[in-house]
Amino acid sequence: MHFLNESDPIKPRYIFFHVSSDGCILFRFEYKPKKIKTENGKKLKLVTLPSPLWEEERSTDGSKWKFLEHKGPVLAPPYEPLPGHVRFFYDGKLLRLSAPAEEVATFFAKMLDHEYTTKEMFRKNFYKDWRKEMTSEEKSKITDINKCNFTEMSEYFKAQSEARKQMSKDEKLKIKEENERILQEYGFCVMDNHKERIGNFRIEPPGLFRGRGDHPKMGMLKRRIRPEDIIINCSKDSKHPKPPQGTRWKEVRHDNKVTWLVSWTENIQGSIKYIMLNPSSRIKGEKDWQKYETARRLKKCVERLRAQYREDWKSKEMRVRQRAVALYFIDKLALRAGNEKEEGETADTVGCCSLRVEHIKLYPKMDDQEYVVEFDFLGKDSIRYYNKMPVEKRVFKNLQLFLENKQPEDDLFDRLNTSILNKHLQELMDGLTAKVFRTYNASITLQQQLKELTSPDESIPAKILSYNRANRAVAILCNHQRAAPKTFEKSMQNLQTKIDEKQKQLSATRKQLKGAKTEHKASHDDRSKKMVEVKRKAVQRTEEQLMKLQMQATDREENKQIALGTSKLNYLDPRISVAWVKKWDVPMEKIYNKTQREKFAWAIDMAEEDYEF
DNA sequence: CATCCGACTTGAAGGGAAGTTG
DNA sequence: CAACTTCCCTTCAAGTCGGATG
Repeated sequence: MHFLNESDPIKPRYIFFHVSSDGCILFRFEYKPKKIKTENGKKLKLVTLPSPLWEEERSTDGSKWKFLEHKGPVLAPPYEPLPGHVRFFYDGKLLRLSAPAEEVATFFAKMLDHEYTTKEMFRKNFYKDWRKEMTSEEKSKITDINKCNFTEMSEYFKAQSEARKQMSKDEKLKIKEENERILQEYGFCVMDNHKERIGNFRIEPPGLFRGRGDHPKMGMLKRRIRPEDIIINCSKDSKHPKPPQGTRWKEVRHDNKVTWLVSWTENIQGSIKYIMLNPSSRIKGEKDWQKYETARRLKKCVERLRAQYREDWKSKEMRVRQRAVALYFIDKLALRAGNEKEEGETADTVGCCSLRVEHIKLYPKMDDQEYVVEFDFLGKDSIRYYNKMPVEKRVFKNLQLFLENKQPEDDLFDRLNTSILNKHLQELMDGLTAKVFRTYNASITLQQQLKELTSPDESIPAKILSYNRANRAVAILCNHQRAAPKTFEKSMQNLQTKIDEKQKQLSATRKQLKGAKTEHKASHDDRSKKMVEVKRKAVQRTEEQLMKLQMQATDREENKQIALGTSKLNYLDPRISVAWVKKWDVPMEKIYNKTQREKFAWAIDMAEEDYEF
């Protein structure tokens, strides 16, 4: 969706208008071409100007919008008491629960099949919060969670979900239509001159908190959010959303320095939750673009910074050495910054600055390598990071120094935290923080890998495999793991069966081709000649199908425990992919699905096949 | 400074819609 | 067309980072 204008015949400038889904021009990019595409198809060389010009003016005072109107959040549906025939037993005896106690009990019952409910911590936290909802009578009767029998409730919910699956087409359609209606009513807002999709317009329903990993608060009751808990943010001159009959919002404010529409404070960690816009919105897209521009600026000076931190390994000051080694890890291994966390409030996970002595092991010699560092720790979401890396002697010696006289639970970088590190980075480059390295290294790796892996004459499926492999290299760098799908082995087997069948089919078709050729040699008539052609085509088609299947199998096998989504969505400059797709005539839908195309609309508009990150 | 808080990005998982197959 | 598989989207937890506070 862009127009190409030649505004000045002598010094041409190419102007791209990005048009939003509601038909408005959102912003404008200007390109100053170095080389112009010639008649014989020579490449058009374009260079982006340092700062793109926005069609709509952006203020400099930090305000994010001028006008904001929305319908407010969709609240969680009220609790519906269980039908009378669904019973709860305590110590083998029937016990009728009060509605509040029953509601919390159903949260537990719904999770009965999940491993969570067997964990001591989960049960303990749940039980403690559940008691708070009980009447005094219930409290005196129910004294041991192990004597509670939730099975009838659990069975009831399973039956309910089964019934939902068995619904008729009509009923399903009705629900779909109702959801669509709610989406149309609450799922959009007007920000400045645009109708924008809202990301999450539903308030999180009450339930039991499920932390990741070994979370000290797992099982606690996440309470129901009432209108009185909710802060609305919109512009003064907009139609304010109405709270439900007989209720009121906690507050209606008009703060255009922030992008959120609705917020409330959650009761588990006391943190604030927000309703914000969808990634396809102008405000998110602009920010995303900015992020990649910062990473590209890092590209220009990264060698300088690397030389700098290598120099700092020799510093007289301990804090400088620690900072330099940490930065080396962040750069080389794409580690996260690693903020401090409040002990006992969350799972025990670390990032670079919060690494502890117990998380690394030093091996002066390992197999045929020298100075090997072994990392083993739980990172974000309690995902294990395990890696062995040979480092330079100087880094190794520094690490030995940092470890001196320390206990396993002591900080590796005791003179460093993310605030110090980021302040230092800010001085080295405007806008530079630890996470920019992750973005930069991810994107540059994709670009390099695509260059390396794509061969010009391979088929489209082979190109897609190459793309996924490049993507995979990034996911591995960023340690984006997933649990192998439960049905992995089976689905692999199924695919193998298909391949075997295709193989058989191929040899059969080849035999037929041979037969047709023989026949043609004997008869030399048109009919048999045609037959040879038909069979030849059939062989070719089958070969292609077989190859496609084999590519799929390889891709799936290599992807068993790797998650590509996160890097694709958050770390890879989409313009690299767009350029690649355009260069090799790969259909965009093979790389980006609908949602992704919406999110990256700006990049699809902007990037040509020679885009360089 | 250290700590807390607020805003925003990044993350894996679950569930359901859509596509495929027997 | 039911059953199964795949893929997408939503959900909500868990990070990062900057600024206020004392």
